[in-house]
Amino acid sequence: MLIGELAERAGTTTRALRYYETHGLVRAARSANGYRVYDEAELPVVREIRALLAVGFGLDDIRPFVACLRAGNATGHVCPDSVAVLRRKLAEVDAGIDRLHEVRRELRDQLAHAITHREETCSRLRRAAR
Amino acid sequence: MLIGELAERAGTTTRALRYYETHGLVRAARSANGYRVYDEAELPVVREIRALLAVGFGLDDIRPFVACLRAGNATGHVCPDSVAVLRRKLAEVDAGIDRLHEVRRELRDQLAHAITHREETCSRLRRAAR
DNA sequence: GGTTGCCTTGACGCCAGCGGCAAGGTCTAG
DNA sequence: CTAGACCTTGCCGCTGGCGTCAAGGCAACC
Repeated sequence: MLIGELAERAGTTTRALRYYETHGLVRAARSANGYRVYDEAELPVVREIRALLAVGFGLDDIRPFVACLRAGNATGHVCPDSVAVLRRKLAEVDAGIDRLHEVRRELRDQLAHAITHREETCSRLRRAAR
Repeated sequence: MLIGELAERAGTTTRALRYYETHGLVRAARSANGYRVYDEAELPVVREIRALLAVGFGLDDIRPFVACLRAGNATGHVCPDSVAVLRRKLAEVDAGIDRLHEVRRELRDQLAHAITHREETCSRLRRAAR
């Protein structure tokens, strides 16, 4: 399988595949003319990468998942290293949710204050109009 | 007031102040020797910028707040443009929270699956040990 | 006059995951 | 023979809010 086919089947681009390779996530043999030749087993690897990226993982976080897949597991998240990353990410997501809730409270307060202020201004204007 | 003093009083750096100026957020007169000279009124402006940046606003979003302050308001969030930005940001934050909750569910599912798988593996190992 | 400490502009670096372009080699069909 | 559809490496661009020099001018004090 050449790079274009793999890209299409995995729903990504040749550029991204080469990028993953330079970062040690995807492997390719080379044919006589220098073209990258991919094993069928790289397809699930690339799909795993894409899925984790979509969830918000960085390439470094994804590495253990790829290793887990290559070790013969049906999914990449059953190995200890992957589980450790999952736990860490879960904590990060929880922290992010908390932070966003704080920001949300802040925004609501400012909005409420702005509206109150506007009503005061309006009532002042109404009083002035009489 | 020179740039170093403003930076210190506003809790930021001279680099940041010059950056805000190039992006039209902070104003400075120039003394004879070319030094930036800041009016006292720039201090609350810079503090507003810093506060909004900390909440996650971009400089473009902050511009209406600065304009609101310059228009003589005690706070930057009482003007219509600011309120519009606040509403938009609130919606963005809500969307972000929803997204993080989805990601969180995904992560919990994968973790649960990983642990289930490990227990199965362990029981297989125990059976094999007998 | 030398040192210290402020100020100036300009320009590159950073993080991350690629997109896009250049300049070229390869393979296949007509 | 040629067109077009693949492939290769390499390098710059992008987003944002600055940090970090570099190279120099100005002010004040000893």
